[in-house]
Amino acid sequence: MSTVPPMGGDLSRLRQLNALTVIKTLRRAEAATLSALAERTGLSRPSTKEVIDELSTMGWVEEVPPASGTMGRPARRYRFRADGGHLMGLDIGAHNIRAALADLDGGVLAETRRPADPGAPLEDRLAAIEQAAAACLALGGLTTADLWAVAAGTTGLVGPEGRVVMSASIPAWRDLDLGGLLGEMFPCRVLVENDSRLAALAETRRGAARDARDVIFLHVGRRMGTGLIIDGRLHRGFGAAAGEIAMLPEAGWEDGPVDLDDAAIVPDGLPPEDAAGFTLAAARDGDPTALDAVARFADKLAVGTAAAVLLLDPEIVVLGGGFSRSADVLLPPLRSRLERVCLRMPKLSASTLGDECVVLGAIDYAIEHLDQLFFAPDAPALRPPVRPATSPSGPAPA
Amino acid sequence: MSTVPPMGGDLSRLRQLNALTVIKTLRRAEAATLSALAERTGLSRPSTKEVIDELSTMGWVEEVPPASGTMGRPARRYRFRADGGHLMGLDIGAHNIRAALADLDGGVLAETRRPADPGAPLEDRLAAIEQAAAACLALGGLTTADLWAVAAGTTGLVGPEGRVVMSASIPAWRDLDLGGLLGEMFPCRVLVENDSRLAALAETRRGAARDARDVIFLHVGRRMGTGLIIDGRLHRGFGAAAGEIAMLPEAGWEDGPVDLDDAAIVPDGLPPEDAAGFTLAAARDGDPTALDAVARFADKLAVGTAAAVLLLDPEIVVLGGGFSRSADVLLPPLRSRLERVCLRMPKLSASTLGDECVVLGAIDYAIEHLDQLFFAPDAPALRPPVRPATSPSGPAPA
DNA sequence: TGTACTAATGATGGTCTCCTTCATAACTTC
DNA sequence: GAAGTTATGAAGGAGACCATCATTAGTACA
Repeated sequence: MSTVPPMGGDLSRLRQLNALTVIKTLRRAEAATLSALAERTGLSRPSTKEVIDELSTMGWVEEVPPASGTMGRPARRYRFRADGGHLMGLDIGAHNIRAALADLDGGVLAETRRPADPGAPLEDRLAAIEQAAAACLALGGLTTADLWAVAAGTTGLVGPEGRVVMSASIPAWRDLDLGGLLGEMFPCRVLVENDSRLAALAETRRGAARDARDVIFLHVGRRMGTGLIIDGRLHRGFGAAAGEIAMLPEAGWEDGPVDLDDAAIVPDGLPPEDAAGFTLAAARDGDPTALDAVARFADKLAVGTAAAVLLLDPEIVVLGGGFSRSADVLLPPLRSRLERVCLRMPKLSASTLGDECVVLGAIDYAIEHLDQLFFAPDAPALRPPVRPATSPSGPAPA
Repeated sequence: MSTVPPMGGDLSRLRQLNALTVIKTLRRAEAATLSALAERTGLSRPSTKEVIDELSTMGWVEEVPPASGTMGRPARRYRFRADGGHLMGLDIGAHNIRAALADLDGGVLAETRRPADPGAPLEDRLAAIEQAAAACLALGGLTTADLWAVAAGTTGLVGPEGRVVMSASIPAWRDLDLGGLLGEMFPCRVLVENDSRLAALAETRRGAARDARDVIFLHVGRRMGTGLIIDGRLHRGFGAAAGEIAMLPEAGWEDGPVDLDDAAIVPDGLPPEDAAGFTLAAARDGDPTALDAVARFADKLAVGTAAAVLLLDPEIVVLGGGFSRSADVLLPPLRSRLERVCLRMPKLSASTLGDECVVLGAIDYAIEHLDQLFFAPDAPALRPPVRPATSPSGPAPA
């Protein structure tokens, strides 16, 4: 029947595995000498040298000038060529569209932003996306042909095939083949994911939850959602519908922050999207009415969060989203409520990436996809760095 | 700093990987010929032969008589020696203690049961465990010295180190070093886990959820709990407290099946532990009062289940535990309630392993531990089948 | 009974990759 | 400028894989 996952193989397979080990080691170091690499990979010096030579001629690795001031003969130093390829992250929010250009290490080279109108027709939104991306590419001096992958995060339920099933905050985003539309815009692999999930990924890779294996990310803002990292990997679920605890009636997340919006102290003329922020600011200043509204909001927030924490027992819960600016106001009441219910209280912190969460998560997601494509043990073979073909298959396995 | 996970290595490493591939392939087949193995592993015939010879002299593999009636020269056939080692699974419940003896394939060789009194002192319970285990070993003609690993499932919260933090249904089970106590009983590796989690594992490996990667197991009975399989692996959580959704006040699981216990039709003299069963049976016969009680119970059951389903989006939800006998009564109302709330309705089925769930899960858990020890790519080296040393470290990484 | 066919076995030679060892090279220190 | 230190490069050897082919042990059929 099915074949066993390829572990061993012939001699060339061994070489491939060793090359992957060297690359993985090299990617975590700024620049490394042969001796250091040999020690860290467990290979002998001559073998390491041969692998490095092979990777250099392929173009994955380049030599950098030796470090001076050291004893003995200076060692040649090598580093991973992160500029061998480029990728783009997109954050397609209801009111804002962000694009960021990055290299293969996830370093951001350029970033742009375009406002968007939630109610605007589909064409306008797509045009804004294209503008943001084009401007970003221009800043980096690149074109779409240089992109190896594009990952987009957006609100709403994103199906396994990059199809937006529904989105409460963007009317035009409904049963839409966003992956297909972006695929026409970019001649490379396009990945589409829910924005909360990407934010969770970013916080785990480079934010408040760095190095944690089990993370719950709370997307708290005008819309609520969660993203789950389980055992170090983004959890999508069987039908890519994981993290939708907001739909649970008992949690009362569906109406969003009505408690904050409708607080008595909110001035009449204030635009509805600013109401919650006003209440949170007032609560920070100690206004009793505002504090009362925040308490009610925290009650609801705690129900869904407690459900997630009790179920998953994460190492850390990260509060992100628009309201994470007011984490100082929100976290204390949330913490005290969780402590009452949780068997083991996880760490609880505010997002450290703020508004950048989703674009950065998109970048990290694209990198994981490319890593899978090039550097996974079950990847076909190590080939020189050229843009991968746009495969007709579905999105990357998470 | 930290070294990269060992993928490649030298020539002997390649041999090791190939040997592991052969073993993995062999374990899934009853008996296989060299040609079949070579094809399935991707190795050449001569190499496969050499690996098989090595494994045979080690004792992991043995030859079986060739199949007759086939064209051409009969091929030698080989199989994994599942009887090379033995292990034991224990189910330490409030009222019952089960022990099962199994081989390395998880095949049950013998099984025993002892009644237990929830309120009895610790010594009595430990004695019952020892009796059950001894009887089971006697049935199989073995002694504790033949055991390679013992895994125990028990009610209550089991800490990362095999310590029972608390158990509502067994008063003596409180802040107890169960792992240590069992370690004195058995001169081998002892693993302790929560029973709901082990049941979830069994249903995923050999029960209703076979081959599913994301599974929620509902332990429904006089006590409620859940076990989660995420991405094919048992999810324990950072502090080994995952799956405790029963603690969520909004779900109302803490009181257990009060709706069923207190139904008006339950006769006065009935022992409390039989009340729920009586109500469920009456509901099956169409009694309106009973049906009403079941509906209320299903309401509560649905809240916690919906939270778990919305959060994880599993492929399947398995209803297990004592009440799974009445799955025909419980599943329909649960299904209709879930369908109202869930974004994507998972499959929903009753446990197929019934009372055996936990012992079988314990066996599967022990097997995973041993597989990790012997056959994982990062295991030290392939050695002949001898009982592994009792390591002083904590329980197996799940 | 004997010949044709089929499929597995066992042995040989070749290739590849890794390792160890040692002479050589380049740079710092005194 | 000599001594000390560290990296480089080349040579030789061992282990593991593969492809190939003659041989062997059965079945099928006249």
